[in-house]
Amino acid sequence: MFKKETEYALRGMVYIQLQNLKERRPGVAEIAREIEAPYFFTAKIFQRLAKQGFVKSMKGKGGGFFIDPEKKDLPLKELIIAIEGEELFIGCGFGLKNCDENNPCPMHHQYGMIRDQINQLVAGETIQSLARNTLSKTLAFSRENVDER
Amino acid sequence: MFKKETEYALRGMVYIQLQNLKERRPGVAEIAREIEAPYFFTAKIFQRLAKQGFVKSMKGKGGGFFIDPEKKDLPLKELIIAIEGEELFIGCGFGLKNCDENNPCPMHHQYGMIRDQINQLVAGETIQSLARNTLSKTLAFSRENVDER
DNA sequence: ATATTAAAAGACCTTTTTATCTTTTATTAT
DNA sequence: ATAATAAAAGATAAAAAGGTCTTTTAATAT
Ligand code: FES
Ligand code: FES
Repeated sequence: MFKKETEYALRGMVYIQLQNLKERRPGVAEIAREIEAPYFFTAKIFQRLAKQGFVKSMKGKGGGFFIDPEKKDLPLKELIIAIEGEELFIGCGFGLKNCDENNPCPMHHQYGMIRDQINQLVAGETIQSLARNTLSKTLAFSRENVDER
Repeated sequence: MFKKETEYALRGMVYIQLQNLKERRPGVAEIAREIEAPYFFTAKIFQRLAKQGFVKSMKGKGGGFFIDPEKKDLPLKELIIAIEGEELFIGCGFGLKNCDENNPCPMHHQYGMIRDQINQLVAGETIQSLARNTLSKTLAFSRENVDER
């Protein structure tokens, strides 16, 4: 579905968000290790995401990546479009130059429904919501927090 | 969503099916022109599909491609898997090595629903059903949109 | 038979994606 | 200050996707 770069970015951003919640700023080495992505490729990806403002970074000792806590939740869609464009969210499944309601391809109806659902997922979910999701699952198994839910 | 090769194959197969219904056997030149795909790339793709048995061909004067009318409808899924594998139909949207119900990624639930719908589309629709679809409505086929020419 | 037609085969090329490595710059702890 | 640390920058490269071209083989019309 997504490019490798997008997958690494998604996993890495969620990992950074999770660590930030623990008052930690993971570096490239840690991120790459945890999301099981190649070190240098991960470095390059987050370098770009930093330049684009999706993540902040600090150099030097104790440095690493963090997500601006002031900023509101980041929808997956914004991140994905920045990496691989919006073709997946607007394009025709049959490969026509553009999906046109008035000139539909033979799978327009069914594919349109799938595309709508994809749009709903990436517009509705955010890096933060995925992090919270991960956290709640973890909490369900953790010994410290058996009581609530 | 799909690779270019898959898109060309889908469009080409539907075009062949449509022409076969008119008792015609289109050649590579005609197919490539009609689906607006590069000639030699189209040639290579259908050469491979012929070898794999998805389409039959005749060399020489009056030759071209045709779909065995004896064979039952060909589900898109079979064709797509032959070209680009089944990752799209079984893989994890977050990029985990495999989608595991017991070890779900943070988008497992929502992505799973999308993947299910994709599977439903490609298992339910066939080259023949898309061709019939094109015939019944006045659907777009070429990559051009009629109103913009 | 021969000329013509059209697919098969396979070598070749270009671009994009994925990945690696080295050097430079910024930050911090000491 | 200086040593240690970690990201930024940018060059390089392997692999996959996308595309092109030439030669060979098969079929048919004449
Ligand atoms: S025209 Fe193909 S999906 Fe809309
Ligand atoms: S584990 Fe990611 S989609 Fe199922």
